[in-house]
Amino acid sequence: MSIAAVERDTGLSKDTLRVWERRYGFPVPERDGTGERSYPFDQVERLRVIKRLLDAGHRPGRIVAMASSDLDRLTSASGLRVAAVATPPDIRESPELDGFMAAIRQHDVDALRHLMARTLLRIGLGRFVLEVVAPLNVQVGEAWMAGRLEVFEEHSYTESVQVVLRNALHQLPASGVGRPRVLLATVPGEPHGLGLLMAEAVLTLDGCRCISLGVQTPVWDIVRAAIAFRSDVVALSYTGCTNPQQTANGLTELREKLPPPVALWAGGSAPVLRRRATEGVLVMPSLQDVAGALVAWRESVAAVQ
Amino acid sequence: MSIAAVERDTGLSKDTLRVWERRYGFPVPERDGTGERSYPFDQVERLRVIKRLLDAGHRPGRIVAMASSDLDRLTSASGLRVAAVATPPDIRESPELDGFMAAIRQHDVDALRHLMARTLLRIGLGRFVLEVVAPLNVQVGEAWMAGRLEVFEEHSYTESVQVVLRNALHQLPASGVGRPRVLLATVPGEPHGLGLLMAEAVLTLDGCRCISLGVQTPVWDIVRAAIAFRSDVVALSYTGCTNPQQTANGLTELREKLPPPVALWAGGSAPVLRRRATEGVLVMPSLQDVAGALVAWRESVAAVQ
DNA sequence: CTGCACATTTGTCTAGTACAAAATCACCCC
DNA sequence: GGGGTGATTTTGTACTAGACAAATGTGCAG
Repeated sequence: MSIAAVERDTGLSKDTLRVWERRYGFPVPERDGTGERSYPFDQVERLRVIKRLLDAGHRPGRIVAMASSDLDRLTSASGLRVAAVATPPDIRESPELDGFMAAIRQHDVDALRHLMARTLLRIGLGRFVLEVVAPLNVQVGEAWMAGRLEVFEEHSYTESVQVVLRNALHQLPASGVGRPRVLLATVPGEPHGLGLLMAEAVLTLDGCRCISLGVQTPVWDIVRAAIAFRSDVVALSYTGCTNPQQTANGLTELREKLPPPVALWAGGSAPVLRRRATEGVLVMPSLQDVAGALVAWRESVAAVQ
Repeated sequence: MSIAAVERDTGLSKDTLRVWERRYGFPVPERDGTGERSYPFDQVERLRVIKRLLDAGHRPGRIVAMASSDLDRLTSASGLRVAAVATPPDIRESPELDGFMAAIRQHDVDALRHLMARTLLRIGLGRFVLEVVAPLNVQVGEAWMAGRLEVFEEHSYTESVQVVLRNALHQLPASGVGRPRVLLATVPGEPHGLGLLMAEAVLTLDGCRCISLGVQTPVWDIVRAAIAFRSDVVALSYTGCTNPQQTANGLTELREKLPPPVALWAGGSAPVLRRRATEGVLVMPSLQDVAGALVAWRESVAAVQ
């Protein structure tokens, strides 16, 4: 695999790959006929694990040069930690989730969707998102990191969740007049739209008027959209795969350019959101916090009037 | 704007940006306190136009050093050419499309979706995809390139089309047994999923059993998915924003690794598909060709049995 | 335990060079 | 004039090696 292919697949820049080789002695790609780096499959695999651990808060100096076996130990350890933070224990152990995981593993798309649709009807959209989809995402991510799930199984799962959520959303009576008017988006560099859809579900349920721009909208265009759509709130979703520095810069820039009355909410599993706070940005570690934020927003609006 | 930000926003690699500066004298970024490149907004804007012209088949040596006014002339000229190829004239001039464009420009998401839903019901899903969505995509892309449409307006449009199409797809009776079984995906580097959804609609209408992996699935995982889902056909979608070389390499690699009985179809507006043919890959310049390909596939299967 | 100064880590930038693949051009033959 | 063939130019991406700022960690005094 060429250095460009590794960059695409792992999310580690060419510069980083070369400088790691120099500093930590890993990865050590072979060279092809023209002297260019050629990465063996297993090293790319290990790089993916390292990237994931980095996203979970580890530091390169400690883990890049580690043996694979030590990495695996770390992986299961921090996997557990992540899961514990994100999921209440009574849900994490639920046999319900095992049913979903089994359908994913058996590549039975129909069964997975039917199971989801049934669960959705039984417990309602709000609880479905918070108590099933959110913990399931964590579990799927963790299983993938531990090598117990293939990439395509994760993709297929994500697609199914999107289908189910989009369908449910479509059946909600679209009240064109709800408040606040929320603009949903992710910034360039963040390709995952599932979090956006989950947020849209929770917000719409709570009476908001949601407009989504989808993924990877440039900061400047988010600002223009917020003005054009007369949005009250701009809500952004971040997963761990984003560059922490660009995340922080993007939020600061957005806050500067956005009209002051427009609130800025940032949610998702990116660790940088929790580490660094930005003035004027409301961080929501979990979708559970959305309800509270909405109450606060509505109260503050009522107080002004 | 830093060089990294420009890379993200334009899709031109840092290496390319630096080498253009030396070779063609454009872009000419300012330098910040530490001697690092800082690109003014208008140059980034012009780079975006250049990228789009490159995707349409122009060559850097001719256009990178061009004045903005000349670029604009080229843009409208080649925009017309692209539109003419993709759309029959009787549809391109249809007043219907103007209604959609007006709704997009007025930021009236509800009106756009209602108009789409109504048109969909009137002419049916198949004609809606082929005769409305496809030419509308071209028109939106062209309007954006010519500066008549904002990025966020394009994003909002794309989101609306997805909502409408996904909803229509969901209402199709999912026949779990249709043939061929088609696996839909895009390779890493191709972030646009709309083409996939349009293909899924056309294929499902024609009795196929579709499973989508969504965007940016690594080649190796597409192969494993095709085996796991026992797919008869793998269908990939490419837009102009992909790197031509990686597109060609990816297709060759996929064809090598895929079991020979599995057909490989590639569609979309990427020019490289038309320029270079790959052995064992069926290229479909337009969604109109899908029906013919399906007939051929079914005949060949019937002949073998 | 907190706050502050200092040291280390780490990603990204810089410069200039090199080269292979692709596109284009020049040429010749039919 | 059309069409293949080899030479030439174009073009993106790879390489090395060095530098530095921001983030992070450490030690120490209060």
